[in-house]
Amino acid sequence: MKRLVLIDGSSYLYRAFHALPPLSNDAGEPTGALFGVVNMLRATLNERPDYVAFVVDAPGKTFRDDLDPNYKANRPPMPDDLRAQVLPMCEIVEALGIPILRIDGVEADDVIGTLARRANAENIDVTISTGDKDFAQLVRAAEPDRAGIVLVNTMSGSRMDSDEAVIAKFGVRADQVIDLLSLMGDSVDNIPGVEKCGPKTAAKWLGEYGTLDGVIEHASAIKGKIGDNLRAALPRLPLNRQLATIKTDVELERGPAELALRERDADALRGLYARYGFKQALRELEGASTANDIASDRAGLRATAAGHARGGGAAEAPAPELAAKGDYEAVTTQPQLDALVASLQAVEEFAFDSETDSLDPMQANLVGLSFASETGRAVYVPLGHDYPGAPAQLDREAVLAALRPVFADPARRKLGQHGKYDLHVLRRCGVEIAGYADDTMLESFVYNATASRHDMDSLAKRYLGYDTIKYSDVAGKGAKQISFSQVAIDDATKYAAEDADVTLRLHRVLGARLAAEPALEKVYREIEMPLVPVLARVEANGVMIDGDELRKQSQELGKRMLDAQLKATELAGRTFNLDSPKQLQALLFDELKLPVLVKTPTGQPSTNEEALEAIADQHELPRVILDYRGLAKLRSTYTDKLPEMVNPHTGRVHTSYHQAGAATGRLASSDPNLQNIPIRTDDGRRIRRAFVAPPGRKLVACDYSQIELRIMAHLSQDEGLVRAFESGADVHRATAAEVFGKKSLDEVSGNERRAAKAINFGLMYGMSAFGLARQLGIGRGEAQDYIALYFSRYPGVRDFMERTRQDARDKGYVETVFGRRLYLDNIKASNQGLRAGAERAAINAPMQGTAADIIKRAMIDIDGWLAGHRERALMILQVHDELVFEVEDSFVEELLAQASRRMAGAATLRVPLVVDSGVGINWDEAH
DNA sequence: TGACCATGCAA
DNA sequence: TATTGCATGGTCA
Repeated sequence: MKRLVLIDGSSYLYRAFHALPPLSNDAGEPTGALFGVVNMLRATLNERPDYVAFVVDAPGKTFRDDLDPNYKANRPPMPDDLRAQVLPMCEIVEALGIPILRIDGVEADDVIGTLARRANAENIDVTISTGDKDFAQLVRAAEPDRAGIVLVNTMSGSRMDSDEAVIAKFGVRADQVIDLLSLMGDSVDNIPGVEKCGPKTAAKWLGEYGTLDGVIEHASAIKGKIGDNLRAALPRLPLNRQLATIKTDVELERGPAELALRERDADALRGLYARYGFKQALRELEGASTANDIASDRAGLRATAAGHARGGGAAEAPAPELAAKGDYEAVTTQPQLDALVASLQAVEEFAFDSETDSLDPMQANLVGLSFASETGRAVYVPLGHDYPGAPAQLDREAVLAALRPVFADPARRKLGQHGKYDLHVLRRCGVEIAGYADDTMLESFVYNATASRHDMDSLAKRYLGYDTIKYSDVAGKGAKQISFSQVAIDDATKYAAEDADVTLRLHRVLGARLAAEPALEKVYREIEMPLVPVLARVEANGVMIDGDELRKQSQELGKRMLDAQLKATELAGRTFNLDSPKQLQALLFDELKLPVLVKTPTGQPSTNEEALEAIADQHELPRVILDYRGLAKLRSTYTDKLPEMVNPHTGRVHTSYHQAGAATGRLASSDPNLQNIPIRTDDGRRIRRAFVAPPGRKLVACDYSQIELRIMAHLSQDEGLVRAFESGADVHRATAAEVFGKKSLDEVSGNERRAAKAINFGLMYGMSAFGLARQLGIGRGEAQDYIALYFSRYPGVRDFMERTRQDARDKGYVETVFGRRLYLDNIKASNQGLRAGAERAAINAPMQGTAADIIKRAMIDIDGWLAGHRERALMILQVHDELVFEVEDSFVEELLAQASRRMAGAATLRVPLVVDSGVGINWDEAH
């Protein structure tokens, strides 16, 4: 299939001018923008397009000026330094043999749009090279035998080649981009949009209503200030749509097929490059024309790229050197690759690391791989560096094919740092890893969960006394951060090879330390390491979400929020931001003079739920705020956000589990957190109905009943508590009967059971009489009596608590049933608050941590069994004491039996482990 | 833009 | 003066 590249010349010239330093040649002529454009053009031509055009704006009015006299009215005149570079640029473009298009009365955008559509219709693949995001409206995914339209921005390295890519960038499909731009407006072109409506808001509205017309139709339903802004902007929006639409039907003299690349004029180019001081381009010209010095040519390109990718670096001056601290080398030739593979096959273990362009392992693209098998030496294999002028790299597929047997060989031990990430990335490239044997993050976590963070930079500092190159050193940070694929290969090599090297060196230290602590070694070897591939699978499986259902709920919640808001405004007598605790505090406590009964940790009057409940009998407003808060929480955190988290490749939501997240050994979940999906209220519960099974499948949820209390019974060996669990009775009711002296469970009142439950839970968190009193809304003395009574009935529990505190003081740590250790740095602190906090943590950690160990063991066991049934059942969620599976209908019974049995058998305690389960077409039903 | 605070969701 | 987490919107430097 033929390919056409359309270059948005004006856009590049402006952007290069502003992105690059004000360089000049020996004669003092400005060259910065020129330099950027020339590099971009060379990179473009290196890809040998069949047709190409360099499109620039012509002077004069266009149809947009007629539509809106203010269009582009506030655009400043072109700076002189930039104007001076326009002519030389055109000369260079001409000399390169690229056709220049400049059509009177037609903007470059419309020329490009027209050519793109025509070429696409003629089944020519189109690449639009521009820095202007508006072109996303033209993107069209290629299909087999069907040309597509791709948008690339070589300055930022971004690429949009499908609706998914457009969604990732803008949150809307390509066909919604015009509507998005219409809502946002464009300050550069002086198009006023909806005030305060940025890309997020616009995308949200379009997600709800589909099109601009849909948004206009529902404008009255949008609440708040932003809704007013929208309504104010309504008359303007149709005009914005016309302005934002790139025309695709302009009359042109030349069609796509008449844009063939001409022979370049080497003599003219040589003169121009020399005049403007483009030494590397000049060298490339000479090198290619004589074709006898490939190596130096490549070196030249690399130096150019380094200067370019860093943006601020002087054009031809080398970038400031990153200090390479070991013998680090880039692998870019076949002989080097052969040597690497041979060396990996010759060793028993090696460290590896992957570099990518995203933190999300379910979306990241592989940019390079690094390896180290002896300390102080490492190599980096760049695979996807695609900045302008990037040197030739080995073919990605060929490299992966060569490495696949090494990764798949379980006898060759692989080491990593947070290897679960790399497992995902490589799996998505078709490389499965067997023999993932050690992970320095987990070694550190098991060795001492609280001594340091477990990222590589912290570990290197702590255990090696070594300062690593930081990611921000090579890629920048904040808004200016570039993708790793844009990092110069020399810099990338130092950074990436160091990662592998440091991983190996850390393992030498941490592996030895763990080996000296057999109990910890066991936790690491038998629980944490085997769990890595299990978690990777759970994450990759993901969960199916009914996005339409959630969007429907969002709309409904929005309506109810609006009602609450109106009522609140009425009650307050003025408008205020219901989301602002500060404004609310001023209103309630200063203006309405309601009493301050609760304060925040910083001493401010609190407006939290407890505080509002306490004053709800004195004024109607607190109740309305509480209602509003409940709705707003559900909408902002769940119903609005979850649909946005659907992975465009898989159509499912993939959380990340942090294995070294919680010091107690629990997992933590993020992006999104699927461990805090509401369940306690009816409105909240509805959200769980949007976690669904596909047709022909069911969700199965299995959860441990009272696991932490059972662990407390086991650890304390308290006869009464053990008996309660052995009898199979409702443990809170049994506790109430004991504490309140009832002869039979039937005599326990609801209130007594509630009190007993509060005591049971409170004890596990190290709660005091004060806390219990507050929880139950009773006097402190009464609470103290309950606790005393409890301890007299369950003396084993009291002894266990005291023993645990003493243990913590003596040893400085507490441990779980399986030997996981938690150090408590503050247990001997002189600060009484810190010490009390450490004591509470000491009491809680063995129970929470043992529960975490148990469910981890169950997950490993169940995953092993599921290996033979991957088509029929998937483990998809873990929520501390619960596992959720997605199961084929015909396999539900089998899975229920196996999962329950394996969970219950994951530990043998003094009391039985009981597993409850449920089945349904959604998570609510299954629970 | 980043950091912090207040708030609230889960086990 | 109740454990462990994560995400939100507001606010401020």
